[in-house]
Amino acid sequence: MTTPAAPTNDARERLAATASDLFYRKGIHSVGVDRILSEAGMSRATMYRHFGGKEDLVVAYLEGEDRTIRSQVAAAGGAPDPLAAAIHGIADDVAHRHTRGCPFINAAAEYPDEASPVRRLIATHRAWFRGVLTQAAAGAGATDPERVAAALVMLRDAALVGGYLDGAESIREAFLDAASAVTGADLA
Amino acid sequence: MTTPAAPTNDARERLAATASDLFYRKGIHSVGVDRILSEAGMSRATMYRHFGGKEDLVVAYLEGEDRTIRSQVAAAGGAPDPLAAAIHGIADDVAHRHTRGCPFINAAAEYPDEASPVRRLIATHRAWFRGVLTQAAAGAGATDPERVAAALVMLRDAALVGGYLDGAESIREAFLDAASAVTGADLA
DNA sequence: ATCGAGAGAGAACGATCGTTCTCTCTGGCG
DNA sequence: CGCCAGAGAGAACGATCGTTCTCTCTCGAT
Repeated sequence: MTTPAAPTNDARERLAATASDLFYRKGIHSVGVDRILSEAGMSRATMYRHFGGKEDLVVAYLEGEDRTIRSQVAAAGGAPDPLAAAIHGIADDVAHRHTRGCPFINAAAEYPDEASPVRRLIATHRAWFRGVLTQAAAGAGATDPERVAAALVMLRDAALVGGYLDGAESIREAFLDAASAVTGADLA
Repeated sequence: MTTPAAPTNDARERLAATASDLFYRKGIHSVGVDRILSEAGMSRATMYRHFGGKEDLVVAYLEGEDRTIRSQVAAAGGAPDPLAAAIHGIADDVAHRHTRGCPFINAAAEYPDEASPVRRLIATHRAWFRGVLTQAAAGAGATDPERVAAALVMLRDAALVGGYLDGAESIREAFLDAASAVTGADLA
């Protein structure tokens, strides 16, 4: 077979990576396609060959975040105490990776229409995440797993927002404190 | 003295009210000045006579939110149990008023530069709010008021985000649960 | 060797962005 | 009465938005 004219997959991935980085760092409506293209070093037509438009780029950005988190959760699922692993994973994520807040929460702030593809994707992601935490809490022997999961979803949202607006270092302790209280576990 | 040619205060307030409503409901970068003006029923020059530009309108929007919350807090300060009053006030706010999330958190998602006037205003507001909660916790006899306040700030952020993205009714119980656990109080 | 499909570059599109300019009208004051 | 400072309306500005079009070049196939 050999690649026909050019693999293009390289261009697509580079485009998605550049767009994702800009969307997260600068916000979605704030960055124009011109900037994405110049930063990715490619031309307009190339982008419109791979994506239907800017919104598809936004969806790809959030799908990428979703994929990353799912793989992290899958990795944590193998730990001896999945719930504790998830909580420490969130704390590390806030401190090192998501220092500009939660990509989904930030995107939702810019997309008020809950019927839009972006908001649907966010809703799906959140429902999945809540489900995973419910299972983990049940596995840890919680008497009311859904209640624990609901509290942890709240605390994760708060940790990401607080880490962004108040500083990651000031939120870590409060987050781990509250998470211990909710799960009954002792989290260093 | 009597008003010179026209009070104009009416125009200014109507403009600020219209802009605030649109910014909150639709997001900031999504609404153009044309829409604000047409919805407020006035002309461009009138706006630029009262505000230096769109960003001043954004600042006025957040200042208005700040003022509203401060007066609500002042009112709650007179209650027999200020801390409990604040918590119930937050729960009601999420359920009835701020169903599109927290204006400050949403605005911060669109303003990555922490040196910008918008972000400075947000930081000031959050610092003030944290201080008020610390005082309230101390007044309620908490052994570690700052820790209680930090937890409540987190829970308020989470309640507003969760109320927006997951529905106000599904977040109320979790919020009151967690708040009781943190404060040690029994919040119906 | 010739062709055609696919990928890329860049000019150009209309629409809208935030902002400025020009003009008219009103109302208090000499 | 004449006047002018202030408020408002609306046309127009350049810049940028997201999108489409046209052209070139490179490939594999015939």
